[in-house]
Amino acid sequence: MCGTTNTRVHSKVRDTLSSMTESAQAASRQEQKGRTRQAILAAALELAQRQGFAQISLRQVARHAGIVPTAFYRHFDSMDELGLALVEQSFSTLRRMIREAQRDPKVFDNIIDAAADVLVEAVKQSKAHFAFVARERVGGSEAVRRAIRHELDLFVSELAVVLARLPNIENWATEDVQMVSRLFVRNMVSNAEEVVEMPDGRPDLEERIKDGARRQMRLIVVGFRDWYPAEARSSPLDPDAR
Amino acid sequence: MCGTTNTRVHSKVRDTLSSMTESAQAASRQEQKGRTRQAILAAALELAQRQGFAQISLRQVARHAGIVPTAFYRHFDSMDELGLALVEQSFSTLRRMIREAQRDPKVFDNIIDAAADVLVEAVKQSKAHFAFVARERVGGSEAVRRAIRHELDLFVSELAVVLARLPNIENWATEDVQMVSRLFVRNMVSNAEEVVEMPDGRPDLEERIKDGARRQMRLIVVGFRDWYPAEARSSPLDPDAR
DNA sequence: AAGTTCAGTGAACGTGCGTACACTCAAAGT
DNA sequence: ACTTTGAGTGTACGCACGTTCACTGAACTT
Repeated sequence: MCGTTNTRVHSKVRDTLSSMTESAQAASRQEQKGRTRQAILAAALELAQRQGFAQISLRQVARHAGIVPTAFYRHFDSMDELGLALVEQSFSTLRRMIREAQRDPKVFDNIIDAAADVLVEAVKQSKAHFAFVARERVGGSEAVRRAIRHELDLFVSELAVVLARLPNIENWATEDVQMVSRLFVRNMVSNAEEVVEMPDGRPDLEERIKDGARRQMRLIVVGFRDWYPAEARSSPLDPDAR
Repeated sequence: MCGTTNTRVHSKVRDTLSSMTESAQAASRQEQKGRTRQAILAAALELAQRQGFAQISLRQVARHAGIVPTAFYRHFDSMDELGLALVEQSFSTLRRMIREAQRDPKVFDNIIDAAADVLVEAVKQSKAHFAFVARERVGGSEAVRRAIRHELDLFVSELAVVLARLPNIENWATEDVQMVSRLFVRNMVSNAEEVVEMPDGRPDLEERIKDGARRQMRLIVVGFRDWYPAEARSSPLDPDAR
């Protein structure tokens, strides 16, 4: 009665992903499993963008990923676990970008513009992940919220280390560096929110947001410079603060 | 078969609210209706604090308000309308507080500390409303999100008017005042988020947050002062900036 | 005193949900 | 060649949901 041909029926995300790997057909078991897992993650991410992760259902995700609801459990124990996986994925993307940017010598010349560039570029490239983090940071389930908060705290500390290495900052009090870092990250989150909420076909606004982010970072830095009035005049932090 | 004694059965919020008005029993029809409406709003607000407004159901709200699901429709056409009513309520509270604070002569001496005081006091007094706004600003339904965004924009403009009247700011460019105002409001939202996410029995953290808010506002102001370097030295904005 | 209004009731409906269960059938292991 | 494994299937369940409908009875209007 049942017993359909199984593998590769109607599917949205899964087919797309499969066709991306040109030499596709050699589907070793775990490769295929990984692919379906990615399909689930992608489906959840896309659906979450419209309605928020907390209000999408397991069945919706499964439908969008091209699998039957019960198959979901082969990959995640619950929607909460899916959410945590998405948090992890989002931050690993973000961290990779920061690490790459760190190699760029431009950072030493002009942190602010570099940071603004990285921010806008990163958000543009993986908008969905940023949207996810921005939204679920306050709107998600307890577990997801906690995970994001933790990751953001880690990120603040990492950025503080980077900042502390810059000339003219190395003699700041650690807690002040930490505070600047926290403000930068907060600023990043705010601007990510703005990009996310941005009407779809208006890339002109992007430049405005980027400019705003730059000005705000400069503001933070100028404010802080006043706390270290003596030597911090020609810091790389504000090469041309108007 | 049915025909129970109606009015005043088991109820959570409704009984509480009723007993608040000492001379209660004279329940004129519209008074009673208003009371139930408030009960619904209060129930929704409380439930939204735990799980987020978007994931609570009409039936949950009705249950918590002590009415039957269908009675809900006597007051709101849908959950979305309830959400909009909550937005309105939240901002009217906020606006009242700002208006009161504006009469306080302290504002002229020291805006920053005054603002920090108002912020913390306001958040403490109506935590639930702030929590609602902070959460639903990004996590809510399309309609609710838009409404909050609009109210916040209005609020930024209002605050800008207040700021523009202060000595030494009156000659700033309007758009700069607007930007300071926007940063202040953004700061307010961020701190509200923090208070909201604060573990319940830790009022000691409150003071830390308040202090952080103060420092951040000072930062904004000090940064801006550098853009108007000539005369703005002893502005009320930063009477004692360390 | 008789009639109208309407906030709140309770039963009933269709729908989508999470999850349990027994299943298939190709890849992986022997 | 054979078993074993396990990703994906299809059915079936109980439950909470939003919404409909005809209703009751106290507060009001006349």
